[in-house]
Parts: sequence; C-alpha cells; structure tokens
Amino acid sequence: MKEYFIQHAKDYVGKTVTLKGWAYSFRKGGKIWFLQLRDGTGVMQCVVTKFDADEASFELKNVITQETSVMVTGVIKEEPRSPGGYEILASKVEVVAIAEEYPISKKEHGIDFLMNNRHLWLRSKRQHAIIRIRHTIIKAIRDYFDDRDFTLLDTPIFQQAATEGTATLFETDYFGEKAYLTQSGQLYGEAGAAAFGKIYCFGPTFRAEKSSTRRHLTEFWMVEPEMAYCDLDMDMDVAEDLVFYIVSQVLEHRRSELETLERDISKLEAVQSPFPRISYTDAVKILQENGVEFEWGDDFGGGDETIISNQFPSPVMVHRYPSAIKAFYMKRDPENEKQAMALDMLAPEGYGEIIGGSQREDDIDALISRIKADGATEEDYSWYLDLRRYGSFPHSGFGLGVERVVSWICGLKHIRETIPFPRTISRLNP
RNA sequence: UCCGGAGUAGCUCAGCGGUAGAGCGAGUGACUGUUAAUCACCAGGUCGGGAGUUCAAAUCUCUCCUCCGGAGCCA
Repeated sequence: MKEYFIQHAKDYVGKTVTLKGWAYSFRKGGKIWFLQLRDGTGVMQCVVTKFDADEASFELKNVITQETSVMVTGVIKEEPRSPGGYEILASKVEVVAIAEEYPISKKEHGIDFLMNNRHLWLRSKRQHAIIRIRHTIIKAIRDYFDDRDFTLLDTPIFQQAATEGTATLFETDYFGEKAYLTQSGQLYGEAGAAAFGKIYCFGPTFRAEKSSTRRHLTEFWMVEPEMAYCDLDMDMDVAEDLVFYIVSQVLEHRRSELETLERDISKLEAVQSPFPRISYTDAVKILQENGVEFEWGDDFGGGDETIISNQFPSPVMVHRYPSAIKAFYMKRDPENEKQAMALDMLAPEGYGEIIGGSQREDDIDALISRIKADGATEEDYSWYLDLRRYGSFPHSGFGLGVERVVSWICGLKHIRETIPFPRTISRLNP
C-alpha cells in the first residue's frame, strides 16, 4: 500500500490520498471544522465539512482532542488560505486513538516543565526543526568522511584508561573491575590510522564534569577523524573544510527549519573559507587589546572565547596552545617546547569551542615521560605505546562536538535542545 | 562548590500578615474559511516539604528539597 507524507504534498495535488498522523490543532464550526494534521514530515490543514465528508467523520469534531491519532482521506488541493499552501478536503476521517488532555499548550511554558515533558515536546515545531537540522549535520559529517576515503572505525564505550583526565570519568562496574565510559575514541583512532590511513569514529561521549552551563552535556556526540602522515596544518585544512561543508549542507537542505527557528541566516551565509588561523599568542594579544587581564599560559574562559570569536564572521582556529594546559598525547612544537601542536576551532557569535585537535606525539620517549608526569604508568598505556614501537608515524586528528555545532547553527541559547533526550548534571529523565 | 532568582489551579503568573485570584488550557453551547479564532456559560487549590513566630501565615523566620541564571570546573 502506498504511503503518503505531508512534506511531499505538492506531488499529490488532485489525488485522493490517506494521511496518517496526529491532531496538532483544530477549529470547530457548526458545519465545517479545520484540523491541522501532523505526520512527522509536516503539517497539513484538513477541511471537514458536512457536504464532503460522511456524517460519522464530520461528527468526530465532538470527540477529537489535541494529539489524537487520526487518518484522513481526501483530495489534496492548492489553497492559499491554508497555512502550508495546500489542504486536504476530507471525505473520511478515522480516529485511531483518542488522546487524553495534552499537557503542552501553544502558550508559554517554563523550561523545567518542557524538559520533564521532553518526550512530548519533541512533537512541537521548534524542536522538530532542531532535530531535523541535527540529522542533516550528522549526515553531512558522515558524507564528508565517507566521500574522502575515510574508514569508519567504531571505538569502545567501555574503556580502562582516561583520555582526557581522570576527574571527568563516569565509573562503572565491569564484572568486578573498574571501567569508565569513554571520553574520547582518539587513542583507538590512532591505532586505526596506522591500520587504515584515514579513519573516523562517531559516537556518544561521556564527561562527568560538574558543569552546569549552556554549553555542557554529560553525554554528547563527537566525531573524531584521525589521519596518518598528517601534520597540524593539514589537520586544520580538514577541520575547516568539514565545518564549511556542514554549514553549506544545512543552508541547502534546511532553510525552512532555520526560518522556523528565526535564525539569522545571513550569519551562516557569512561563513566563508578560508577560516582565520591565529596562534594562541595572537589570541592573547586580542584579549589584551580588548582590555582583558590575561597572561600567556592561562586557558581561555567562556567570555574570552567569545571576545576572540567575535573578531571574525567565520569560525576561527587558534593553534599552538601552551603545552602545560594541553593533553599528554599532543606533539610539542619543534620550534618552541612550551607550545603544543594543538588547535581549537571557535564558532562565531560566542558559541565557543566546537573542535579540539592536535598533531599527536610520535616520539615514544617524550610520550612516556609525559605519561609518568601525569602520574600514570607505561603499563597503563602499553598498547597505545605499541603504536610508536611498531612504525611510528606523524599523525593528527580532532574531535568535533555535534551538539555545540547544532547549537551554533540553530542559534540556540542552550545546548539542551540540540539532542532528543539531553543528559545534564541535573537531568537523567526522560 | 559559590553567588543570585524562583517554587500558588493542567500551564504561565499576580497576591506578600486578615474570605485563594487572573489569563490560557480543559468541559458545555453558538458560528462555513479558521491560522495562538471569537462570544457565552462552567469546573478546577494540602499556596514545594518540615519546623517556628503570631489571635491569625501563601505572605515573616529557620531548615530541607527541586528548578532556573551566572561563576568556577571542563580537549
């Protein structure tokens, strides 16, 4: 049996079709009633009159409630008076299940109420638009790597050792042993780069940070490419190219969703490659010129990132951070030991860091001494060190946080709306 | 963890020592072009929990809980 979806309504003009969905809203009259039918792909106005529909269908106006599941059969026609430009003149309306009084109305609600009803809130226009843009962003990421000879390498979620510092690990019991939820697939990605040349991993990531801010989730999605025979400049080339591609795909395929969100699209259209690349040292100068008391060696706070990113319409890449504030696996700058071959990409409009990456340390002795300096042992990282023992190679990669990108592209005030069921420090349900 | 704000009807809020309120939503009725419809009628409450002050507490005090905003923390 053929299925019909509201987003393809223009292909159905003049045809009799059956639409299946839920009652989004309605207006009831004495001899006519209007039903806005939502089917997940769009909203269609259904017109039910005493003359065109059978009596049983017409009388359903007395029992139908918001979010009642219904099937409507009728002819699709163009209609300027309809919100979507098309409507269906119903010959038959069938109720599948009457909905109880729906808690989410079209008026204002507080964020706590909406988050408690997240499973229902997803049905509303705005959330629908965000999740569809998220989908397009994720598809763009996958297409980007798949089309450029990267191999997908799925990395484990249960891990034995930390990648990004032990303070933010979620600990779990693994048959009597301690295991941790992954903070990053990177170390495994490096093994993959030695096997396949160019790989990416893409999956959920967990950070037990006690951060309660508009840009932190405890569970978020990250894509991490890792590339053999790739230095920091090449790494930045890929990061820039990927983000530019994501933005262009959203602009091409999700314009109406951006409009639903009232996103200033000109800000996205202003994103142009090449993206600016500045060193950490230059970034410090920008801060100082803007009156911020900042010393070389400190890490940027949220406000600092905003000042830096506001200098540019495109995302800006800051490279060569002080090695002291960066992870053990990052290669030192051959020209300055105090700097790591690291890069962060900061999104425009104050959305902060969307990418963090680096050229990796390929010298085994340097790695071992830093592992020890962090209080860990060679044993803890024995398989990782094997990657340097058996054909060490220059390589680089980065991680892109999907929700930060969704938040920026959608122009959201808070990251909690970027994922269907957000996990934050204060929310585990629904 | 710190600072600030808030918990009153299904929802959003007003009331701030003296009879528990409004708008929206729900319900009932009218309407053949509605877009957050309009109009009329109507139901709806352990004022976050506990303790205290007072003749009297939604209102003042203490305490706990929850949420929100910011800071810190955080590739």
